Amino acid sequence: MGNLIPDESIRRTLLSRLSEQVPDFDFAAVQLSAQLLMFSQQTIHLFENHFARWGLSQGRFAILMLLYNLPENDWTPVKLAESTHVTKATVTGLVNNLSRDGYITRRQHPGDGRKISLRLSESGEQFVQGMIPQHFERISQIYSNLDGQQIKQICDALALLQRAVTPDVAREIE
Amino acid sequence: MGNLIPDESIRRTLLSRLSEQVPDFDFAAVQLSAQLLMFSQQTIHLFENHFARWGLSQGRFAILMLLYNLPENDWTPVKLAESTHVTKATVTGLVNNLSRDGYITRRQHPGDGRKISLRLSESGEQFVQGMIPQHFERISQIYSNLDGQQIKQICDALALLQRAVTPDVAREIE
DNA sequence: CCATATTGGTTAGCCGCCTTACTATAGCAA
DNA sequence: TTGCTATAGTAAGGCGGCTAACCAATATGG
Repeated sequence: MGNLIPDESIRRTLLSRLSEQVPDFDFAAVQLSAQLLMFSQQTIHLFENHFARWGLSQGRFAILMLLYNLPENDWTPVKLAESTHVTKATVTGLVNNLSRDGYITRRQHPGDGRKISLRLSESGEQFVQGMIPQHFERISQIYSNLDGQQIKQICDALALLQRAVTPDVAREIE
Repeated sequence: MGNLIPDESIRRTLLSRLSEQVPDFDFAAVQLSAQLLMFSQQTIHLFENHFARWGLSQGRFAILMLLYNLPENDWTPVKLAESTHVTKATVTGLVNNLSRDGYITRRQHPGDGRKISLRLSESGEQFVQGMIPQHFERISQIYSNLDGQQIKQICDALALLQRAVTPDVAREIE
């Protein structure tokens, strides 16, 4: 629910005060950034709420999906961390909770004593099998009001933004 | 850095496996949702990195801005929570850290023993004063590659999305 | 063959978000 | 006035991110 960005009215007052202090204040850019932040938070919340239906988070879901759909990959914590772009410490935490909940199991990796082999348990498999159709149905529903042309329009806008911002992101992260 | 969404190649394999299992799998919608999630996370990371320059988070920044620019508001934790759309417990945490860092002070509210009056300290004021111009300059810079027409295009796309999704969001949160 | 470096995984601890439960003060109504 | 209710704030504890530090096991190279 929380997005940390004040409402329109406060925001307007804030911006007008700020524009007095900052000489070359770029209204359009600042407005845009607030829009984007709010939108992004909204999107993430949407998915969080969506996943909460099944007691999942994005991270839990990602791991379950990988284990379920690509079981031939012989998943280890490090592989999961690379595939999901989080640190291995974070994976440890997610795996702890998922195994506490009985969805996955840790086994010694045959052949490399350092590695841990992760697999879905019986109940984990059933759980994923049960949720997948609902999950994708709901996802489709969320965007079902958009036709192909509109989706293209949105993708174009995202691409435009990404192109425009990317160099700065790179500089930012440096 | 982490976004929890696997790379293109894994994602493609995943989606093709899934489309076999889910009868009426809506590729476009699922692709769009992944795009949106990634984009949103990227945006939020961009701002997190931006704020990290000054040891700030979105929440810390929001509170400092409100205290600095609207001091006449006689801020209390509850007011801040309402204005920033987070819980009052979260505000307690942020305020704890901000006051530990010497940026803000808590005082008893004269006239209502339940309330706490929050103000910027001397050093907090100086700090904000120093960062504001840099902050807005950088924000402007990030989006400086976009012209007015492009910004409009993006805003239109966001609005389109918001209109399309809103009813579902409402249903989702219910 | 052994010493060193690299890799895999966990732990500990911080942050910011949440919910739930609690205390203290204020307000209101009988 | 007294006693219930509503409001303000904090505390405790969970989650999922992170970094830094650590141990164990493997790889490597002299």
